[in-house]
Amino acid sequence: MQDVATLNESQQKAVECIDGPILILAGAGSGKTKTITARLAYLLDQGIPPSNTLTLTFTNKAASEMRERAMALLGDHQSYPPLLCTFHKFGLLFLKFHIEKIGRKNSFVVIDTDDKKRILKALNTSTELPTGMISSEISRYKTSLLDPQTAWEKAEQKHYQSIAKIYERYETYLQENNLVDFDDLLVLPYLILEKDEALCEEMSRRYQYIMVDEYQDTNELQYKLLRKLCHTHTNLCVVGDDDQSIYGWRGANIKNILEFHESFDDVTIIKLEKNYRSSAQILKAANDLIDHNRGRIGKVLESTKGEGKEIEVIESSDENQEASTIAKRIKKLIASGVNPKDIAVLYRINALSRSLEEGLNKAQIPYNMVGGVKFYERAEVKDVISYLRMIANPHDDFSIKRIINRPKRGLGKVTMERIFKAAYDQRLSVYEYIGKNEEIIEKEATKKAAVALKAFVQNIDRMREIQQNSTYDMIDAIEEAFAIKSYYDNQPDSVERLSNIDEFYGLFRDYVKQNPQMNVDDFLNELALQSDQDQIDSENISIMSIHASKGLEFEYLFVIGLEEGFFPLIGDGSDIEEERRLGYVAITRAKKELTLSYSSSRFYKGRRAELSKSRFLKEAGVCEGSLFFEKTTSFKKGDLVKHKIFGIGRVSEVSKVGREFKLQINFSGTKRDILASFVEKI
DNA sequence: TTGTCCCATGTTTTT
DNA sequence: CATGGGACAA
Repeated sequence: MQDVATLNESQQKAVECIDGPILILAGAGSGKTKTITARLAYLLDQGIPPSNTLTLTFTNKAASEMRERAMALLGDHQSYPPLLCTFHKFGLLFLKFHIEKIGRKNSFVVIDTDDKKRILKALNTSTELPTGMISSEISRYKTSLLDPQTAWEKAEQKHYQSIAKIYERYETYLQENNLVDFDDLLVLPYLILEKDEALCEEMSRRYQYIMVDEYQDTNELQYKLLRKLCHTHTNLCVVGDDDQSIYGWRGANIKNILEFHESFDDVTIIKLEKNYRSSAQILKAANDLIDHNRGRIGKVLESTKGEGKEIEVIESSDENQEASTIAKRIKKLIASGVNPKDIAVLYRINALSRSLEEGLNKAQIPYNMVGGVKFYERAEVKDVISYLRMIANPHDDFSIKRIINRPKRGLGKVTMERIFKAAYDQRLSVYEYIGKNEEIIEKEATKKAAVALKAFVQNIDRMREIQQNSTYDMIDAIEEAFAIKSYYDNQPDSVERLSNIDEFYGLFRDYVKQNPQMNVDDFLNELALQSDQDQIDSENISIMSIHASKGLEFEYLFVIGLEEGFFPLIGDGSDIEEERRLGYVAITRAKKELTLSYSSSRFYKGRRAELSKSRFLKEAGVCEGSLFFEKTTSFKKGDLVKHKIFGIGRVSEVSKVGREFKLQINFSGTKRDILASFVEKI
């Protein structure tokens, strides 16, 4: 516990206050992780058995970081490690032990958002409603513990009635295929605890001391689950920052943190307002910005670092200009000796990463993109995953659907439908149906297809046999038997896809080597819960969405795309206060230098949009006055450009008029003066 | 059945 | 722009 001495007064108070409910309001950069880990170490130091503690985090990455730090504090105090994981992982572990109590088998498989949408799309026969909307609506029902029947009764419009119908079919589908979605990882444990009072009591006695990180991003159901776990005590310590609640769209309920002191009796509230991360200038901008929000508990971060450098604002005429300016800056930083891993670029929406990536590539700056399309969500990787799922559970009709004709086995839409229908009518899984009805299959499919299907089923069986002896051997056998790679052989991006498949095989091999006692579905389930931050590598500069940057910090930070409409993003369901909190999160990731950037136009969804700078710049007080401004244009003499009316011409002169750039353009002999924003480079 | 072409459409954010 | 779905030919 050598670390306690380095804690400040409030941190120390937070660490040593171990009984009863505590709310730690931890501002950005206030040493939150340090405090939680110190508190965990302190608990264990007080003689509380590690197995009686439970610490819940938002990402796996945060969990492992804390685990490492807490173990380091404990030194050789090695015993059974304390349980430290995400809510969803906790739910998964719980269900592994207890899902049988609600009549389901514990060989269930966790599906991700993409799987969920596929299922919903197939189930949705009645409406034109977008799948995404149906998906989030169902999610809302589930986390509000509404069953399909009640959802239907409560529905006032027929849209919602159809959604409730789809919801019902979806739930049946999940049960029949023994699938579990992200919501189920919280809902099912709750339902089990609700039903089984004795178990609830047992769990609560086991987890005597509970800590929850990022509490501002928990939802209603997580709150209820916590109440269950606190059935026999109130040793619940929640840590969070209401100003950093950025997951409202995913059902996070900021009221959890705002009303924590009313939900429990005798709550101790501790505020951590000393910021150890950012320069005073950066902090001031963050404080000024968030001050425009109304629904907050209210706190002001106090700086402990020096003034620091002024925040820079870059203005560009378009996204390519923006990207190249940023790339130039980064190059300069690196040339001056800055470690690339201390640099990051953030954006509000993933679509902005494209132009940025191009700019970085052009400048030959290697980067590491966090998030975006996740590795295990790529089509080719999901194919392999589906094969693994089939091997783990051949009755998985959902997975077989994906791979039954991948690589091509000669089945078309019609044959597929026939087989699935026939299997359904006989109450058999597709796998069983094919296995048992070889002759019938020949009537339903072409001879070629029937042979291929038979081989497919036999190969699945063979893999299962090989797995009995050695999961490791099975990995090579899979590619040999199914030739999954062949499907992607002749495609345009085959090189990348094939290497992804190989990488996945590699990951799987490593997992099997390191966890010999685990089986295939453990591996699959762990994979589904992986989050973006889990795969950060630290050699290069990082680029990521602001959401993905939660909990991270960087010496040199760039935030791009500060334009009205993009950030704050305006659209349905968008909440200006949450946008502002997002801005606050972005700014407070910076330690030393912060550069904000906006562009007066952007190419988005196939059109070029004219944009004005974000109100957040003004609100943060960084836009007027003594600030450094750089207005640039990428147009230069000799460029070929295209105008909507005048057509193609060549730039003969570039000049500045006010804050805009004026181009003199030669359209086949006629020279015209035109503002740069009205033409496009070609 | 598979492949190709054309049209519509638009994820902000993710455990 | 870029991806996915539908229509249609081989």
